[in-house]
Amino acid sequence: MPKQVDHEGRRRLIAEAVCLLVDEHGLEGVTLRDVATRAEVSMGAVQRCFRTKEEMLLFALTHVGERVTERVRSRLTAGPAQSAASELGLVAGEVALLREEHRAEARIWLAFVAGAAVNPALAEALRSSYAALEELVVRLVAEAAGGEVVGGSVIGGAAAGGAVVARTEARTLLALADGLTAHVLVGHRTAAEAEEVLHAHLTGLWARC
Amino acid sequence: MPKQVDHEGRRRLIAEAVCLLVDEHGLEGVTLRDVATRAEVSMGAVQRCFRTKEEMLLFALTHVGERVTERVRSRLTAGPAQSAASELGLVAGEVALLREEHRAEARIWLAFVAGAAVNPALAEALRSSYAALEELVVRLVAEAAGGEVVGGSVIGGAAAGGAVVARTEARTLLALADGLTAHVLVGHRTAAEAEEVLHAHLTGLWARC
DNA sequence: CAGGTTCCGATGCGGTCGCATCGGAAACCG
DNA sequence: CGGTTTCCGATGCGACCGCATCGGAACCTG
Repeated sequence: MPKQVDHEGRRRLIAEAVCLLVDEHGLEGVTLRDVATRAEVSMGAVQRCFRTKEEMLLFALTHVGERVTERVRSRLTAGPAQSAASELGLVAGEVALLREEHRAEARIWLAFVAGAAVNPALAEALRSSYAALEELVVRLVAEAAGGEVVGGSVIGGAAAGGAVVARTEARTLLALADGLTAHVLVGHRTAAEAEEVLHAHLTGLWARC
Repeated sequence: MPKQVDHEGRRRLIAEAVCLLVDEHGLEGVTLRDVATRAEVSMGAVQRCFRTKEEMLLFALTHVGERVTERVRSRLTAGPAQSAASELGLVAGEVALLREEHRAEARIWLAFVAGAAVNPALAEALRSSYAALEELVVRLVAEAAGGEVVGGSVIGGAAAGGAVVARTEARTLLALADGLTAHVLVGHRTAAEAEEVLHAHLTGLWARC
C-alpha cells in the first residue's frame, strides 16, 4: 500500500478554511483557490478530497452543524445538577449564538440557511441538524415543565397533551433563537437586547407552566 | 430637452426582475445579463439606471422592504373595526410571509438578510425596514394590551413600564416570525406548523396581559 | 532497491462575470 | 429641419471561476 493520507482529517481542515471564508465573504465568496490558500494546501489536494465544490460546501455545513449540536449537548451533560429551567436558558443562548466568540459561527449558519433556500442538498443537511436540535430542546422543555421523559416520549406534564405543548414551545424557542441571531447579525438588534428578549420569553414560559 | 425616460419607473421594473432572479437562484445568482433579459431591456439600459450591481441590489432591497411594510400597514388601516388582538395576529402572519403566494418574497428577504451579514450597505437598508416594522408592531401590541397610544408613546398599559413590555413583546414577535420564515423555507417546518406556533405564542401573549 | 500505487502541484481550458466604451438612434428646441 | 442632447444596444476587455489533465514526487511492499 503506497502513500496514504488522513483524508478525513484533511477534509475537516479544509472545512475549517471554508468556514473562515464563509464568515468573511459569504457562501458565494468562497472559491476553491481561496480555500486551498487558507487551508495551506494546494488546489489539487482540495479537488482530491472533494470531487466538486458543492460536495465541499455540504461537508462544511454538516461539520459546523455537528459542532453546534455537540456543544449544546455537552452543555447539558456538563451541568446536570442545575435545574432543567436554567439549563434551557443556557441552551437557548447557545443556539442563538449570541456570544461574541460565536458570531462567526452565526454568520456561517445564516449563510448556509440562505443557500439552503436555493440548493436542495444544503437544505437536506440543514434539516437533519435542525431535527437533532429540536429533539434535544423538546426533551429539555418537557423536563423543565415538570414532566418526565421515558424512552424518548414525554409522560405526564402540565396537562393532558403536555408533550404537544412541549414540542410547540421548543419550536417557538428555536425559531425565536434563529430570528434573534439574524437580527443581531444584521445589526438591528444588539446581543444584549437579544439576550433580554430571550430571557423575557423564558420567564413567561415558566410562568405559564 | 432631448429624449427622456421614466427613470424611476424603469428602476422599479428592473427591481422586479432582480426579485424574480433572487427568488430563483439566490442573491449571488443574479447577473446583469440575466436581469436585463428578465426585465426585457438591454444591458446598457440596466447600466444606465444603476451605476453598479451593488447599487441595483440595494434599490431592489429597499423596494421589496417598502412593499412588505406597506402591505402590513394597509392591513391595519383596512380593518380598524376588529380588535387589536386579531389585527396583531394578521400582521404577524403577514410579516412571517407564510402564505404560499408570499413564498417568493420570503426567499428574497432571506437572501438579503444573508447578504447583509457580509455587505454593510445592504445591512443599513435592512435595518431601516426592520425599524419601521418594529415601530408598527410596538404600537399594535400596546393597543392590544389595553394601553393607549398618544403621539407615538404608550400611556398606561398593564402595569408601570408597560411600554417596555410592549416593545419586548414586539421584538419577540418579529424575531419569532423571521425565524419561522427561515424554518419554513428550509423545509424544516411546514407553513401550517409555523402558523400553529405563531398562534400558540399569541394566545400565550394575551393570557399574560 | 526496484516496482507499483497513491497523491498532488502546476497548468490550461471553456465559460461567465462586471464594467467600460462608443457609434448611432431617438427626441426635443429654435 | 438641422442641431443638440439624451439614451442605449453591441461589443470588447480583463479578471476570475470550477474543473480536467498529467507528469513527477512520495511512499509502501516484496
